Amino acid sequence: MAKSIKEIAQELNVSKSTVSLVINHKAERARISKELESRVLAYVEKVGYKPNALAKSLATGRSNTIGLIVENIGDSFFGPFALYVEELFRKKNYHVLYSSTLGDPQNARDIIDSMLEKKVEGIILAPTVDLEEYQRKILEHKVPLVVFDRNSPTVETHYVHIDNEVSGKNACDYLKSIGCRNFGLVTIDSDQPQMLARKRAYLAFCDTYGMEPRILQLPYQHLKQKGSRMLKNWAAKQVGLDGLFFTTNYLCILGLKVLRSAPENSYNFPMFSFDDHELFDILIPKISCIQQPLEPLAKTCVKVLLKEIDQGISIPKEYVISTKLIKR
Amino acid sequence: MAKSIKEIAQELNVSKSTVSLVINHKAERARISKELESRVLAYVEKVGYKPNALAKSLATGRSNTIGLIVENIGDSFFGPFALYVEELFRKKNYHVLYSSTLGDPQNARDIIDSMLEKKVEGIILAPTVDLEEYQRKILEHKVPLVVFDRNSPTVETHYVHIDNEVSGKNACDYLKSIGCRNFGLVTIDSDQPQMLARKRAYLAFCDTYGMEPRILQLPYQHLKQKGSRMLKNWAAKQVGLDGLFFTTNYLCILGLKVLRSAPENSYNFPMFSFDDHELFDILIPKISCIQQPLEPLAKTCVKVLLKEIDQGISIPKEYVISTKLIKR
DNA sequence: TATTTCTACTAAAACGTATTAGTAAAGATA
DNA sequence: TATCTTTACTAATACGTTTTAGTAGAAATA
Repeated sequence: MAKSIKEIAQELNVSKSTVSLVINHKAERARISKELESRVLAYVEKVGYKPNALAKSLATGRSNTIGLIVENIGDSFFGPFALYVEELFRKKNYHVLYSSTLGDPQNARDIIDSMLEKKVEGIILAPTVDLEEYQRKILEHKVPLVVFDRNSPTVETHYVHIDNEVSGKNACDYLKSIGCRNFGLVTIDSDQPQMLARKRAYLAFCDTYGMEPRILQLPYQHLKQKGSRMLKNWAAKQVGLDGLFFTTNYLCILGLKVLRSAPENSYNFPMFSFDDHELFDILIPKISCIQQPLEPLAKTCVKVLLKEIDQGISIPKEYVISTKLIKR
Repeated sequence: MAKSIKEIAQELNVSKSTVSLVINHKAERARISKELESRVLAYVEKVGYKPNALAKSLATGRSNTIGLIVENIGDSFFGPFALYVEELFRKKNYHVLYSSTLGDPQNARDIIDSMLEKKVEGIILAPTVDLEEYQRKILEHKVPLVVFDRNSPTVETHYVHIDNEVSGKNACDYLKSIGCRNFGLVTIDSDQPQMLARKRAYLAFCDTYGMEPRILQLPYQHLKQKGSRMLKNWAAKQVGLDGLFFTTNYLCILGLKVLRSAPENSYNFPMFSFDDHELFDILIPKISCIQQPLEPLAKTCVKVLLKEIDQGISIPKEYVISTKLIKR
């Protein structure tokens, strides 16, 4: 159906080389006459010829595709982040091949393998746990890599992130400032470094002010069913609890659903979220939060990756984006 | 860096063909001896050889990639939808190349062109307006196409959607049942068929019950700034307004922000959304809505597309997924 | 006029795979 | 022993591009 460069050449009675050179704006350099150049151009336009990108990539070694690996494209952090990334790359004529790991390392490994096989020119990755080996693999393949949101401390990569520890401290200080004296932490049962950092901040706060730590770790798998029950039971047992710090927005949402919609509505204390959400400012009461600025985050990832692609792989660096505490 | 089949062959002192046949499980058919087969397999495993997917696709004509074109991957309808799609295709060993049109036909056309150039094996598309020609182009290239959410009536494609007119009628009936006698419609100023159908349902309802139609159309571009102002001004002018029917969830959210957070809080009537949102059930008052079942929607799209890919392009059909009215 | 330089192209090789037709050697048949 | 089959492979071609080295003819130089 789609014509090849060979057919175009035959129909014009010229060589494939000529057509290829003209199409790629190398006519001048190759001393193709203006006359022939415009004849080729006109014909190509007329029949709507488009080169086969696979063949082109194979020949040039450039796929014009980058891989974006997130935890869950459907969630309110990674989804909008992905949109920014896509838009930024579109401007540079790159396409984005995305995939969600859902937190499963095996998914992540499969995704990475097939992205490497498809010869992506770079990868932006929010790693799962146990992914050190595969991050090294990416680097061994000389594919530029930028890691964001969380990293794996034992492998050196460019790393774009927020300062979780400082942000977590700010969150605790804020809760204290509005009167909470016995607030707990609800987090996820994984060893993702950013979650650990948020927990560390909370523990440090407890230590400083002599507050008794109350921590609940919920399972990422089947969070909705299992997590709801666990949270309900846990909360019922806490005496004197006067606030909750959730380490992600989806945990906070779960908390709101489980605790606020309880008929007695007995949990009338402040709930604070790490990560904003588009409806947090119209809930009653409104939800204060740590806001990760998505656009700067995305911009930095893209900028760093493009630089690696254009100028070759460089020594890994860290890029820290500062967060905002939104008081509501 | 990455080894090619040629190098593998040389190192094993066999031909490229042998290696290729073994790798693709055609050893038996090609009468390669068991002994040699396992020797090749072992070596391939040992050096971690992975075929170059671009070359493979070029040779076979199969890219194992499908294109997903949505309006906005960051929003709460398309994001989770995309996750389902991705998961379903992953199981069948396909990868998803996604892109957001942001409602701009020129974006959509560029995206379609480059997906065709990359030889995707099928496309799932939520079309923008003015995209008829390009949908025909996809079909002319013999690439299977499934359109969802909205379609372009003048081009025949497989079309997966909900019944917007019936759903719209149900929404109006519901508002009537809870006592609204003068509710308005807030929609978007585009000619997307699904939006028009929702509006038609509202107008028909007005006609049936002699209710005076009050319709506000907001611009998709710069919705947040412009739309907020327009909505505020419009609402202020409506006397006796006792309810609002928003034709999308992001419009409803805008409505909630603009009207509910008004200090006077003078707009204390029911607001109804077309499309659910994860926080609608913890707002006070809760938001009732028409719920589009994402998973069946995604499953149907994927199933239909896979069938087209496997069994060849067939006569276009419509697939109607029924909605649920969620009363809260 | 013999040599060099330009002009305007093209032939050929390469990218890494899949596939089909072919082939040499061994075994079976008559 | 001459022919046919079977076994176990391989050579060659194709997929659709890019790119570099090459070339024939015209123009310029000496």
